[in-house]
Amino acid sequence: MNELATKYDPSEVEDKWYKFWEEHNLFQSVPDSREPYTIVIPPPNVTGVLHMGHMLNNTIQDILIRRARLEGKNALWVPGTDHASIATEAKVVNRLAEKGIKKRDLTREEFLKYAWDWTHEHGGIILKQLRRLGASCDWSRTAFTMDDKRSESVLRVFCDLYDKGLIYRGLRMVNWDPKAQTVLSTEEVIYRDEKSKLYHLKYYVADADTNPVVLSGEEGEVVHKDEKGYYAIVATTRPETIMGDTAMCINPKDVKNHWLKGHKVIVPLVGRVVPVIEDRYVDIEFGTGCLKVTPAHDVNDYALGKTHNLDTIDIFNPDGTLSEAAGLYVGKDRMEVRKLIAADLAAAGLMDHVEDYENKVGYSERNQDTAVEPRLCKQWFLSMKHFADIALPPVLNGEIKFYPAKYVTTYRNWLENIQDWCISRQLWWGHRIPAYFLPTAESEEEKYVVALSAEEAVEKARKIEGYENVTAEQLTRDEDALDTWFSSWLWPISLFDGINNPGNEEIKYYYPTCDLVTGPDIIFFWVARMIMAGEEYMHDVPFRNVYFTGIVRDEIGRKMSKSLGNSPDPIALIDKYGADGVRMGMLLAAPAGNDILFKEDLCEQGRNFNNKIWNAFRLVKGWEIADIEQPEYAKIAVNWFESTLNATLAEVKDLFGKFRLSEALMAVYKLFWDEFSSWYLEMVKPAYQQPIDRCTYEATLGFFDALLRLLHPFMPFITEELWQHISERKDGESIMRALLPEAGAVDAGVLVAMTEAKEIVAGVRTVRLQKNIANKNALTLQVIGKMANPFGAVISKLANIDEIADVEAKDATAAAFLVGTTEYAVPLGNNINVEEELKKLEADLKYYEGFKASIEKKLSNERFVSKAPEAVVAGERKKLADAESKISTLRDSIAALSK
RNA sequence: GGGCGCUUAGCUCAGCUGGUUCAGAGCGUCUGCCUUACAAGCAGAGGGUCGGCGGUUCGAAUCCGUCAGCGCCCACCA
Repeated sequence: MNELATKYDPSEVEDKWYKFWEEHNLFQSVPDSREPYTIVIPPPNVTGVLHMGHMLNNTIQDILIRRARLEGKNALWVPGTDHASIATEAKVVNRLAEKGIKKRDLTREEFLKYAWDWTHEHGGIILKQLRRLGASCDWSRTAFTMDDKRSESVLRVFCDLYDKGLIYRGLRMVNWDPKAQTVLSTEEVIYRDEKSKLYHLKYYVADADTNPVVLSGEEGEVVHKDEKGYYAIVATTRPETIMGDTAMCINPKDVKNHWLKGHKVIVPLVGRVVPVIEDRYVDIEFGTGCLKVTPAHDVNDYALGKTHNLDTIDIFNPDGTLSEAAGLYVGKDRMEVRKLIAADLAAAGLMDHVEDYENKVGYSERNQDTAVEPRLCKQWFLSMKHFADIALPPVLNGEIKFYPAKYVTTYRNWLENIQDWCISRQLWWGHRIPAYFLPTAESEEEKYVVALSAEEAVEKARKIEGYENVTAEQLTRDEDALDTWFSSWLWPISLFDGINNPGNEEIKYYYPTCDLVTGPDIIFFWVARMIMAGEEYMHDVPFRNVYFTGIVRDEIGRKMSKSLGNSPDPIALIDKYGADGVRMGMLLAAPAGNDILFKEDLCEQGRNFNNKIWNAFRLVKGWEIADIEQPEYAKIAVNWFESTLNATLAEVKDLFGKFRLSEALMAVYKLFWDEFSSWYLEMVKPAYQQPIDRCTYEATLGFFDALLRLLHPFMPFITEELWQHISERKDGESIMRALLPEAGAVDAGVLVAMTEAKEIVAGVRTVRLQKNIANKNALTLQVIGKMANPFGAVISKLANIDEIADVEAKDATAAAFLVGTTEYAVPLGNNINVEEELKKLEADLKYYEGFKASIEKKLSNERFVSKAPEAVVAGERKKLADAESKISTLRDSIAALSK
């Protein structure tokens, strides 16, 4: 193996092993007698490309799945993609626009053909990219939320929930995205603080001329009057909606506006006369306490409109332009109209004043530049009360665990205040709603049936009175599609066909899945709803643990985004550092739930670690083996490392159980780098050009093998590469099929003694460094008193000590150091600087005296001695004794040197 | 406006139910080394009154209160 390069080159091995794994079907799983371990991938958008968030998320999933495999479980990671209804449709619309084609000029079928073409062309790129990362998904199971099985599942569920009375159709105030021209669920609206203006408009009292305002004369009334008459001032951030005003509202308890009671006011510019209504909803303190009421375009106003029986005037077209009903500014965009009308109002003297204002504006989660418009329309809803009831208990009682646990509160708050889910979307790309409308007269209320197929719809329709002879042609299927999440909430079930074929072998075996790894941003969209669907259709949770990853940010804490250009290309990173290096880089800074501040040098650290492993392997494989006796130091080393390895195996297992993966990686990293490479290998390493004994060599290879298996989940490629080199492997044999080493016994005494031995070695090395003594010059180590450490052989080798001598007093010319309560000394001949040495000793003495004083103070405190547990008091006494012993040693040294 | 969380070394973080794994880790920094596995490295070192104040306690990074700063989620005040 000496011909191996001094630097590890991932590019040469990663592709090779990925192909190998695939060819040998090592990612595939079929039900068998082993314990299943299942993860379903959070399906990325079918036309998406890999970003750093995916890298983090999928690295974690792959670590979990590979670890489970090595634990002997039947591990299955199911991949797939999401049709991402609104996002994908937007992309297709844009692409068509580039070709000069408008969506509305196409039929549904034509549009869908484009969409499918686009999907086939650009779809699944992300799944290919995941392979570069080393993701060990069972690709033979790759699913798509809009493939046949998943589509059928969605329709079945829709019909079922409709039959159960949980899906209903109704006229509601919904969130409308004027760009995508579809409704959104409340979860899809994100609110942002925005600097805007608060316009104060004059609403003149209408009946002032004929029926002059009678001032009540109440104390505190605020009356506005100018040459044109009396007026109220209404504050609004949305002057463009005044064309939809059908009332003005005051609080009945608002004294300053009592004079307006019972009057009518004129909507400025529009000229419409509307009543002044009274409702306690109005905040007396806000603005002037006068609220314009626009029932068609504001949720609260809608509620007011209902209570007070007001007209509803919808002044917007679906695309956000003003409709005919507005009467003014028809055809112009709402945002433009805001500016125009503000100017016109001012010009007409109808603007009292304008002030700067900060308020929250809702934006579409998908089109973040488009303000959502509240709009009244008829949509399909899923009644959520029932689902909240079934989804809350498993999380509260710990059947499902969240990591970190703080999200349990978030989850509960949401479920306890849940609103019905608007599931219909005015989109074509998606699962078309299986509702069929019956022919009705214009004035009649709509009639429909919900059915899995057109044939079934006809059957159902014919059972309705008056429709006994209805034909398929007379039925019109709803044009709308379902919210994307209405398909992804079934993912853990539909992947195993558990909706269409309940109780099949696969769903029985793989469900519930084990761990879910996802971002907290979709806890409501997806996680909560999967739990709902799981409880509803499987009467069981969909997963046992949810690991919420953080958001990947750049080094100064900004969210990575395309527009900021601060997101590295994951594939370029893999090219540069290797997949193993990048995986490690991702994980190093990613404690569960914490945002990760990604810096490229973390990948560099990962790459360096690869290199370290690689070179350790070169060393071991370069040794010549001989049948000679095992030296004492090697016996000690092997014995010690076995305990160290066992301790780490247990630690790592514990950390995995808590999903503390970065800490697990760090434990393995330190085990390999510090304990194995820096200590163990240096201990057993034969002298230059000398052979190693067979016994030590084999133990070392065994350790290496164990370390590789322990490392494999984190760095699959390099571990496979080296594992294959450790010994002759049978055809098709892979580290993926190996098992993790079992954690054996830990000899605590050995660990403690070695820790001490290491300190002694470090002590000698420090002396060497300070006195500038090269390592090749052997030294004598004096032990004042008696050498108690059993690992003298190791100390001698690592510190290049040719004699360890027990002495009563050290040489006057020795440099000394303390380990524990024992003093060690290295005689230096005339190499010593007495002054310097004294200074050091004095400083030590001062420290220990201070230390001793503080303990004495503690022990002289009667209440401490009487109230603290005995063990603690005993501990303090021991500390005191040790300190005293050290002090006396130091005093002796100082005295000796001062002579 | 509610709810949750955070503040520990230059950076990123760990420190569970208060006391020998309590002041830690990784990276960075500094010093000395091109020592034949590795300079993508080796050896060694320095670095924090645990955000401020107050309280409980024999004892507080850890528990309580309060203030300050930061972050996230939820909410219909125009």
